[in-house]
Amino acid sequence: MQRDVCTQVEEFLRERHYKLTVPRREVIRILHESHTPLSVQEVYQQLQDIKADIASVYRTINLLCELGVLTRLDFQEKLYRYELSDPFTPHHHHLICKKCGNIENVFEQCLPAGFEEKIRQRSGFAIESHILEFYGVCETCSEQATSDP
Amino acid sequence: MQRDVCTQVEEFLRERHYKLTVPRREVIRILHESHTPLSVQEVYQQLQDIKADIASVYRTINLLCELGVLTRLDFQEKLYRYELSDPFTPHHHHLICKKCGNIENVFEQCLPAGFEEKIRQRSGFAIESHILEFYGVCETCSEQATSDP
DNA sequence: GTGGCTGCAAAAAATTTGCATCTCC
DNA sequence: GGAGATGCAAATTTTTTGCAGCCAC
Repeated sequence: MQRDVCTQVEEFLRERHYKLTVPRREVIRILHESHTPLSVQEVYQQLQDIKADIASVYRTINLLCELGVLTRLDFQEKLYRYELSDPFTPHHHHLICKKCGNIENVFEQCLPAGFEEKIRQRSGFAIESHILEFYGVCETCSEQATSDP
Repeated sequence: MQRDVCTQVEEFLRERHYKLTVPRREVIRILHESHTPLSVQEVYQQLQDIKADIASVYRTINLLCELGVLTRLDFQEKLYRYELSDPFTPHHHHLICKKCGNIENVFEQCLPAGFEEKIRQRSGFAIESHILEFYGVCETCSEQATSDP
């Protein structure tokens, strides 16, 4: 059975001699428990009882991004969203509905084998990661569009 | 021979009864002439002699994004970048070098045929567009890394 | 001629920073 | 005990907005 992801992240930080403070643990927990990527404001709002400052949320999220623990995503809203990165969550992509804004994950489908290697051969560019997001209309919204003229 | 892209965008706006003012034309021209996506600040700085306000640059860029003329991109910097979208520029993706920040275009390589259709079948999600960006180290930077220990 | 833009200035929103205090190791 | 984090408040940066005057159509 897989070890708890929060513990993994905490060990990752401990190994690098970062202190495991309450605000940091909470930010990690909130991001881990969320099924969709969260904005800074959303993380801050979910802190509730733990009275951490928004400056600490920013500092924690920036730190985790620099360390590669978090990936920052842009879904064409007026904010950034964050989620745990590849080592701490299964590799996946997103479907973003242009109508309702809902975000779904796609785990099954990724770039075909050799795709990045072909690019390296042509450009000499050594690819380490990619971001792939799909925009469209989700099933629910397209059904509504058909019934509501 | 293909008609000038700036003219195409201008006609697109005219058809929708938007006025073709000097600031709008300039923003379109600057974005069209750039080989890489630009930030709002960069567009503003390139205006130089034409003394347009940065508020107008924001308004123009926001308008063009809403109309789908521009695509907003996030390369994990602390700003957004913009470039002309699909109908006004050939479909392509980007290689972003993590070391020097350089951005290259990839025109040749895109998602294989049927990729988006497979996702639709599994999720019911009707995909209209996608964003795909690659992060890694460009040829120049990886050569430097080998020689400089 | 006039409605939609622009420039300007001011406001709002988002993010960062300085510093005294606190707390994790 | 001490380095490093936090909270708070202030500063900075980014983006939006109100409004009078201007200009593309």
